[in-house]
Amino acid sequence: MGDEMADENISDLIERYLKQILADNEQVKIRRSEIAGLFDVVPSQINYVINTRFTIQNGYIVESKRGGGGYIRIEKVRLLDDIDVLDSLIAAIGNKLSKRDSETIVQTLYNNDLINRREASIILAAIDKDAIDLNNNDLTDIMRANIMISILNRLRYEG
Amino acid sequence: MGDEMADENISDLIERYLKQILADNEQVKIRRSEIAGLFDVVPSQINYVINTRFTIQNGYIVESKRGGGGYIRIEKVRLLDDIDVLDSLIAAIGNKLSKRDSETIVQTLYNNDLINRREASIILAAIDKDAIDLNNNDLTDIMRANIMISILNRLRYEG
DNA sequence: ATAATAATAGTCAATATTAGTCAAAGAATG
DNA sequence: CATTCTTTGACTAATATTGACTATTATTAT
Repeated sequence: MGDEMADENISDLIERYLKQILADNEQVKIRRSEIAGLFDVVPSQINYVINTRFTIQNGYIVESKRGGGGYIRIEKVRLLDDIDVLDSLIAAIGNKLSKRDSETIVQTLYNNDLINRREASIILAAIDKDAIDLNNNDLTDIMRANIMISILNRLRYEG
Repeated sequence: MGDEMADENISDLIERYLKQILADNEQVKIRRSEIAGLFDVVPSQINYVINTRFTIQNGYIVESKRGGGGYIRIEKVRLLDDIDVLDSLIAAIGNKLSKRDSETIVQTLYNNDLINRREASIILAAIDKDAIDLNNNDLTDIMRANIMISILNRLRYEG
């Protein structure tokens, strides 16, 4: 049928709808069930759209609240230019991260002017061995990796 | 539907109303049933708002009196110096720390100029639910407490 | 003074109102 | 066919709202 790219699935439509709003606004705040109703899908499909299309890699951060007056808010953030450092660090971490490697990473961040001394100190405190100790070396390394990745993802954008 | 977000829940509205008064005054003294009537909610919702949004961790102390002429007074507390803020926050954490309380603590650090916005968001990334998830809510809260205490202790001598 | 009553605020559990997770089924793609 | 992406829905989790019952203090009556 037709000419253009007429065959979008519903998730693509929802994505387009939200990004249209975000073209004019820094953020969009929705009620999940409302959007689901608008496109006649189950509410959890909104989560699917958000998880697959509004990630931090794409420059969006998402926060939400449940209960009465609950919402989902999608916010556009300005990604930094030299994000490849972060990408490669995250890729290098993988599943587990030793204390020694974590210190190397913090040093790399500092050398690349992605963090200052004080921020480095805060990060090191967050992954301190005693803080995240789990009586299990493997688990501790997994926890350290998770925390470090979460922080690295935060460093993708400014503000 | 973009930036403009009108749909807060009533508890948020009540919170905002009270904090608006507290912006100009050291304290606010209310009659519970009056505020409840103003927002058309049951009186006990005022307690809910106070218990969830005006805790000591957030820098408020609340006292009240029952009987004729009874009242609830919310007072902004001014902590003496940085070390006191950190000490009292650490003391308040104890063993476990919920996501909500952790956000309050970070807000308090920011309000007291102990951290800036960027440091706040790094800390929040470090204790993010997904990062420290352990498939066990209690364990997650313990982990969050440990990390937060480690960071607070670091801030003590980090100046 | 003491007791009864009125006028407050507090507690707690039930219910309501949202959003999140996860895995299975279905559809599209190569 | 195999694989990946989309759609669905049952179950879970978090937060807000409500109301019945309790506790405390002040006021009034005896």
